[in-house]
Amino acid sequence: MPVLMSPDIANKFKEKWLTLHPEEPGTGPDSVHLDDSLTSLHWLQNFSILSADPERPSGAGTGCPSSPQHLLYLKRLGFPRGGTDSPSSPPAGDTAATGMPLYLGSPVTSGSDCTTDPRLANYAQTGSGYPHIPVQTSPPVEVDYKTNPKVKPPYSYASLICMAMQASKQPKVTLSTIYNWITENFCYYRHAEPSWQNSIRHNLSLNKCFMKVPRQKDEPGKGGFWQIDPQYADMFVNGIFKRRRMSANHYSSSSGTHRQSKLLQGRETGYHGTQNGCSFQGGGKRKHMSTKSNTKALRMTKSPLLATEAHSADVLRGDFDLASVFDDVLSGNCSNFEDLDINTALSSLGCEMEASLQGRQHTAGLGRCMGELHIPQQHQHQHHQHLDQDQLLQSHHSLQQFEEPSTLFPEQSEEVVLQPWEEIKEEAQVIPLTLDQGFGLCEGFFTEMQPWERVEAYL
DNA sequence: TGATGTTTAAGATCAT
DNA sequence: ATGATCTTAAACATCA
Repeated sequence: MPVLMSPDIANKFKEKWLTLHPEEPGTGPDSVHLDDSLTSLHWLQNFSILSADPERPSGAGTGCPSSPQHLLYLKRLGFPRGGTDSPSSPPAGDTAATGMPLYLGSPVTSGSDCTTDPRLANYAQTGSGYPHIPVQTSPPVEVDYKTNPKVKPPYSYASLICMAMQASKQPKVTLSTIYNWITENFCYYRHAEPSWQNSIRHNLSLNKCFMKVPRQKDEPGKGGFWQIDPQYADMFVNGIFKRRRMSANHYSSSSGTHRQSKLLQGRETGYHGTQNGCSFQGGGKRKHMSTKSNTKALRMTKSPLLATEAHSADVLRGDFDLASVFDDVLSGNCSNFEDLDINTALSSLGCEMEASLQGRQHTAGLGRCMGELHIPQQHQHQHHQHLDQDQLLQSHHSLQQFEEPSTLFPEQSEEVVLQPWEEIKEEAQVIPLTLDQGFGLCEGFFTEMQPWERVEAYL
């Protein structure tokens, strides 16, 4: 599934792009200007989500789209997060997580000159017309979680569970399956104290996004199965897969009526805990969801700078607010650098977008996540609500086809189809979408999917 | 007996 | 400061 997971593909992309857009300023090998960081594709080669481990097969061939070899841990200067590499401090006795440098990789930059080194151009004028958007202040660094036992993956337990569920390709998984997948794919947990397994169980029990499926009487084995609760699978879609605190506007939107009722119901019980937007529950799955405004998301839409910081921080911790991404994408409040964040976040969730070069391509990831839908723009909104299963499967198939680099540039295709980002961008221009509408657009699409597909689309 | 599952509590971090 | 979110720890129950 990953598209730009390897330097090879990135190079191919670069070559293709240079072929198709020789006039593109800043993309030429000889061009040197302050905006190099935003227009050159050098970063793309550095931005390889694929693990540097040469012994492992490529992700595209493994059939495991969420394999952590695709998972990149980005850490940038200027976006610290509490001095830790994970949302929560590691156990005191966990020596594996103490004193570990966050920059484990060798920085690879497009140039050493301060005038061309994007890391030194903190606030460059972007090529997309959004001034003073901070650009890369530190090179992205790859951390191979599969082999590196010293860095705790920045993914919440709920995310890990989802990944394991998705990777299993089964509609339901056992606890041991989750354990195994995590230990196999995250070396950290192979060496960590087994208390993390308690946390996994804790998450499964209290996070109502997860549903226990009792084992049939004739099924041998111990314990039950776990799956994503279909009721809350779409909550992974509405931008709260990993984001705290949904917007009150979101809840008040028409598309969120049903969910709002659930949330209000949960609020009555008054339990304190939620995870990833899905309420923790106790005593038969207690429910609670904050209706507090997600002012963070709002801020992100107001301030590209803040948005960048927030995106970065969330990516670092494995958090990914699809809503914010949608908002940024649709509003155009993305710098190329922010696309990097989006790329990273999407990559961690298995959604890929090709190189983000200019503003119109900000929606590429959206198109990719939405399964490469080619829907007439004037009917997109209505259409997405009537997607049948076949369409979705076809979309999913199209999504998978993007593993092949050739599909990145279907220049040999006789039918020239409008690129999805162009369609969406056009619609966004003609009919400005509010954040809620963006949610609705996405929600409508995904709620038509089978629960498992909905989750899979994000993992 | 160990794995699994539930529940409670507390600490850390972040947003408001 | 406060509340929300997330992690961690622990006690306890159930079951194969």
